[in-house]
This record gives sequence, C-alpha cells and structure tokens, in this order.
Amino acid sequence: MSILIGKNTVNSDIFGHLLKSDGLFIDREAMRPSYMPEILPHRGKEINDLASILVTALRGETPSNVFIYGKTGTGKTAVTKFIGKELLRKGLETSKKINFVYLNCEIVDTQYRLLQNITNHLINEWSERIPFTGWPTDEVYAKLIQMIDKEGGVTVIILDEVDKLKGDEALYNLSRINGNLQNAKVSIVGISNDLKFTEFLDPRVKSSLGEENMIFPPYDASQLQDILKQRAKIALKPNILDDDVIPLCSALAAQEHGDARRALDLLRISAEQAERGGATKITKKFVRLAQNKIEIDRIMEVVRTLPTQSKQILLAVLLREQQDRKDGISGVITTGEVYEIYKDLCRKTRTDSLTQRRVADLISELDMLGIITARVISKGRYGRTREIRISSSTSEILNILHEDDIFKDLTNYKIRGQTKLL
DNA sequence: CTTCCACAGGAAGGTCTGGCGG
DNA sequence: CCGCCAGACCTTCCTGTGGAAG
Repeated sequence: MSILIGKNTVNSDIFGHLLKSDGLFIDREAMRPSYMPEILPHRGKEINDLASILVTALRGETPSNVFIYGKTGTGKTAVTKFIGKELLRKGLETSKKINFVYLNCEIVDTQYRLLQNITNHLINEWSERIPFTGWPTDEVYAKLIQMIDKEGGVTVIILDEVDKLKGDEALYNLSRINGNLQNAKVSIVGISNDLKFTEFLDPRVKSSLGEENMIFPPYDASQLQDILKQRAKIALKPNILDDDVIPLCSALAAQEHGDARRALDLLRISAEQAERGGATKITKKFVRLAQNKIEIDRIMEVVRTLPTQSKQILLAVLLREQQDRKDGISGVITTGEVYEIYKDLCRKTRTDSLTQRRVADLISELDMLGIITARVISKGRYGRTREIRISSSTSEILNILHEDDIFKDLTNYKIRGQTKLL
C-alpha cells in the first residue's frame, strides 16, 4: 500500500500525528484470528466432548485418537488449543506428565518435517535437535520414539489442516506409534475442514485416526453476535459501536457459512475504516465500506496471481469496457469481441495466442473467480454469446495488471478502429 | 413457422511437467 | 537414475441452441 502525501500537507512527523490521533482500538490483537480468548462462547459442548476424550491422559492412559471436522471459522483450532492449555495446566497440578504438540500441516507438510518438528518439540537441548534436512526419515522416526519414551507420560499431538499433509505415510506411521513405545503413550488429534478427506485415506489409518469423530457446526447469526460482543468489549473503546453494527456483521458472516473469522474481520476492518475516516463512532456505513474493501482486496489478490494468458484476456475485457464508456456506448461485450482484442494484444506483447475455444473457458474461469460476470445470452439472429461485464473497479484492476512486465509498453494501447454493431 | 447467427460447450487427443515406485 | 503415469493445459473437431428476423 502506498502513502500519498499531498502538496499542501505538512508532512513532518507523520507517525507522531497518526499516533496522537485518538484511535478506536484498545487492543487490536483481540480481533485477529490468532487471538485466544479466555472463554469460547457456544462451544461448550465441543469443549466438553473433546475434554472427556482427552481426560484419560490425566489418568495416565492413552486417549482415543480424534478426528475433528468443521468449516473454516467454526472454532476447531481455538477449541483444541484451549483444551491443550487446560490439559497442560491440569497435568502440572496433578503432576502427571503431559506433552502437547500443536502443528499446522499446511506449514509442516511433509513426513520428514512433521516427524522432525514433533521430535524437536520434545528436545530441550539445541545441540541435539534434528536438522531441517539430512537425516534418513526412519532415523528421525526412531529418534522420535526414543524421545517420547524418555519423556514418558502422554503426548497429545494436534495435526491442524491434516488434509494438507502430503501422502498418508506420515499418518500411518504416527497412528501405529503406540506399538513401539514402552512407557509412554501418544494420542493424535487430526483437524480438517474437508469431510471427504478421510475417504481417500488408507483404511487402516482411517480407522485408527477416526476412533472418535467430532463435527463442529457453523455458528448461526445470534451466536456470532455473542462472539463479536465479547471481542468488541476487549478490543474496542466503550460506546463507539452503533447498536446495529454487530447484528449486521453477524448476519453477513452467517450468510457465508457462519464463519467467525469472517465476522471478526468484518468488524475489525469496519473499525479501521471508521478510524481512518476520523469518525468517533462505528456505524453501518463503515460495515458496508469494510465489506467492500474485503471484496476488493480479495479480487486484487486473485488478479495479481492470475496466469499471464488470463491477465491478457482480462485486460482485453477492461480495455473494451473503458472504450465503450468513453464513447458513451453501453452495449454488451461478447466473447468474439474480447477474443479479437485479445489476439491484438498478443501480437503487441509478442506472446502466443490461444484458440477461441480455450479463451472461452478462461472467460468462464474469470467469471467463477468473481472478477467478471459472463452470462449466456441470445441476440437472436445475431447469435448466442456471453454477455461480459466487469464486477468491480476497473481502474484498480488495470493498475494491478500494469504491474506485470509484459504489459509495460502497452500504456498507450488503442483498440483498433472498429465500429460496433447495434 | 423456419432460418440462421455466433457462439456454447462436449469429446478426444496431444504435449509437458512433476511426483513416485523400482 | 529412469520409466511410468496422472493431471494440467491446449488444440481440433464437433454438435447444439435461444430467439430476432424474415
């Protein structure tokens, strides 16, 4: 993001000025997904269920392995981490040896790194730690067994986003680790937001990992309200929220499969928008702004990471739309027209052009990503085609596209003279 | 009612990359 | 290290079609 400094502003001590300006937050962190609240509203049942499975660890026995399923923002990670904390606390209190290892498999995604991470978690001496690479995998596995046995007690391993793990060998090895242990026990908790994940698993792993299954249902609008109220109390200064802001954020997030993360983002960004607008109260207006911003940010990110050919097609659509607006025409943009402009662009940028068949597919891809809308319409005698529109801010997308090197010398590009029918 | 445009979109096959077992 | 295969990415060829115009 760039900071523009107007000609007339006094730009000495910018940060000082911003710091002094009375913000709306007390603790911004409390609205971020990583924040761990003291109480998790509406997850009492889930906490209880998981706790009653893992409580066996406090009795020194092996808890069943658990598989937890639930959509994003339903509190899976929060609940498991919460339980982990409690388990460790209670373990200390009753002097039972408990180890708790949390790993996100999206970051630690190979068998080697997984085993290495768990083992290192149990090793205190830096010198003894297993390096990022270099050891044979089975040696790491042996070391892991040795360490767990040395530690004794019960080790609970949380594998978050377990579906991101490459290959199921790692899961297979971990699930039968108890057979190799003398005086320690291991329990695995797998977390996933993909219910179909277990279907592709080795049946042995499947039955072992899924000794217990838990499903986290999405929050409904009123539950989201409670969560937002709780966090707003910690994060925001008192009396700056309009009464209808939290219900609105909750309702919007509830529409999107009850995602608490989404609701919190919405509220946080609303507050940020209000803060930046110099407002002293957060109103519905800022929620709308925030929603808009989230959507635009999403689109910008998608556009930025588009393959070159798709960018080229998108640029063709944008140029056509811009031209039409300049000429005061508001006709429909069709696949054929886009293809012509696209081919011309390819010539200018010296890239190979795809066939119209392929371009048509890429256009519907762009449609599915929500960058453009492409509806099939019939113009009767003049054929059947797609009516293509841009769904959001043209100029901002153009800016992103111009970041791309291949569009560098296209700044003065003009659509070749052609009169539009109808 | 029929015609006919300008595509939509299915099917099949080619090329290339990257992972994986031997 | 090598051959094999799956899947991504494209092309070629094709049949199907909504509805304004005739």
